[in-house]
Amino acid sequence: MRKVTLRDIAKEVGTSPATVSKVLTGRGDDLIGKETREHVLAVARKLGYSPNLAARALVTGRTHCIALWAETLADFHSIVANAFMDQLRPSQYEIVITDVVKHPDWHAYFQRTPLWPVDGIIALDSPHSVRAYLAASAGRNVPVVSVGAYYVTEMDYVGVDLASGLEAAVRHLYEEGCRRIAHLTCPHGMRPGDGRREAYEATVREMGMTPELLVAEQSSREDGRRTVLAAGERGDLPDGLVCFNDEMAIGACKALHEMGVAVPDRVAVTGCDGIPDTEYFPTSITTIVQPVETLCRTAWEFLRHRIEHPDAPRQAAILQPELRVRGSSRRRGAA
Amino acid sequence: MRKVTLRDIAKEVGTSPATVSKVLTGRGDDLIGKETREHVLAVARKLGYSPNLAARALVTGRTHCIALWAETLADFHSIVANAFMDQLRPSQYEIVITDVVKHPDWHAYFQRTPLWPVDGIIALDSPHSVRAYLAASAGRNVPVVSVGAYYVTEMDYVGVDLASGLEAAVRHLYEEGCRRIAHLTCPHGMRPGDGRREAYEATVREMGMTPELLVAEQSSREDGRRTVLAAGERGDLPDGLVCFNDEMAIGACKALHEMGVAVPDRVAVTGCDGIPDTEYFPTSITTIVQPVETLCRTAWEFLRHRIEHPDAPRQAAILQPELRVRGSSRRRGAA
DNA sequence: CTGAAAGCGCTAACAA
DNA sequence: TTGTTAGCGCTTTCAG
Repeated sequence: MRKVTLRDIAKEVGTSPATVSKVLTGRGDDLIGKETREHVLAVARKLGYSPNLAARALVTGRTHCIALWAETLADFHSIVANAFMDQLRPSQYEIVITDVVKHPDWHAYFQRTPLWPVDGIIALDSPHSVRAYLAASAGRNVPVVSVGAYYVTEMDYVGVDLASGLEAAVRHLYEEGCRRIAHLTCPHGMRPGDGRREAYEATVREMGMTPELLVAEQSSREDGRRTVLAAGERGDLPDGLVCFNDEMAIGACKALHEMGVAVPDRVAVTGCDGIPDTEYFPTSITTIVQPVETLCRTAWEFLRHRIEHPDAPRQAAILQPELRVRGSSRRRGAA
Repeated sequence: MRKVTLRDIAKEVGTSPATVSKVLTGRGDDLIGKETREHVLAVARKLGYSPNLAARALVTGRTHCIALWAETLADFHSIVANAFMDQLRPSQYEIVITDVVKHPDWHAYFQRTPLWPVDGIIALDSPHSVRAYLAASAGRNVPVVSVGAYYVTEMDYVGVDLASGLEAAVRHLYEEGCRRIAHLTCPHGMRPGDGRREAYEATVREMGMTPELLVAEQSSREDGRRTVLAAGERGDLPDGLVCFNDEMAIGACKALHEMGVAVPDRVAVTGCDGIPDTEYFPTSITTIVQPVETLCRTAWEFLRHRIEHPDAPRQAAILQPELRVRGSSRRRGAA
């Protein structure tokens, strides 16, 4: 049972493939006879025809696929991926998810592994891949929108200004009475130029305190938990803890709970990203909520526009996150 | 700056496209002269060549794309998607994520929307889409592996026997002293034939108790929370709560905490799926852990095999989940 | 309004 | 060892 092609339909209808194509793509709604059109449509349905998109892509140069690049789909990124799917659903585009960075030798990645041809790329928190791609793809022409807390400004981008969120978190903890505010982070956050850590350090200094970094091995819950446990065992806990992300904040809260340390009274905690988990803990966790829906909507608008107007001027947006104060840092007032 | 093609390379090297193709696909490693080969390789690199996969797919009939079908990428499904990506990473395949079911008129979906051509499909908890697809694609030939708690047995499948997990959960709660064990579920779980609910009912009856269903509007945390709050306000709480999934269990715990009801002493709670969140609550949540890694590995093995051997006999596996007892249901012994 | 012809970029026989 | 030819399934001028 071979796949049904345009030619099969044409043969059965007694017309040419060209005509069938025009009918089926709708490009001939006003220049193909009503009778022929309906006949074609009927036969197409009867035969269960569906077009070979690879063939179509070959001639049109459009695949109607959009790639979402991310390092992983875990945690916060899965939320973004979901929102992105919501954005694309009404469109004619499909989503190809590619995990770029994790590839062991991603420097050579784009030269070796031929990625699936897409009409556009949304690169989520993966500036390195984007740069590598740009360098490797001099001749290619696929538009990229760089998106997230880590973005690239050499192209269209939708950034999230987490630095301002971190600053707000530090100020908030200060107002709640914290006088020794530490930052629980990971090697990633320690890299030079990391907006979160730098904003933390700057704000803390500005307020007359000394930056204090707790650096875990990675940024998972377990890493956060272990690092805070270790600090507790050293008898060296701060009274405020601004975390790199929600995962680490959750781990930190777990550790504090295990040690019998009161949250927020002894140690106040804030997370970052706004994953739903933070809301559902018995002591809900204060966090910096990323504007995911706006992010995805804007990115998709930019990308759409860029696909249609390759030479349009650069599109850029910086989105502000929102500090959502909850139980893990609120010392006065209602629970 | 046009895209570089095989012909460009051939021209520059002074050979034919066929030869270049052979070199670049490695299909000529032993039948192309070393000199030519190296020359081709050098020029390809210099020109920044990367193949047009649509063209290749058109002639080979292989796209090297695998589709992951899911209703959503939220919660548990994002974990599976991640594991699936881990499986495919070493392979040459890319992942196309398609959210099939949510499409408003998915009955007609497969006839209208031409899905991207893939070499195989992994359908996660989406039996309806699979059936619709099979019905609509009589002539097509793309292998599908049905996967998850809701699977289809007319094809290759890797199922997870959540029913046995639910049974274990009920027995466990009974052993912990619960004598009025309710099931917190959603309309989805109420559909006839739903393994979880049926296993719950059967086990409860078998143990001499009466099934008691708390049906929320959907299966989210908030739905779980609201439903349990309502039950509490009616003064009608059971002493054991077996939940449809972890999301609802988390919501339930939240509600109980808000009402000042002790977990597990007054109400013991179990979830289902094994999402990491359950572990990190101050009172960690007992759950039925799905064997995600095995699931993905097996599914990928099946699919690979099917792609290479379309006529191989049906491949099928039923995986057992594991009840992981934690704080939310353990009344005796250590925390 | 419809069909013939050309070709998208690549691979796979088959010849040379 | 290499080149020639044909064609994957589709769209797109351009004639009719």
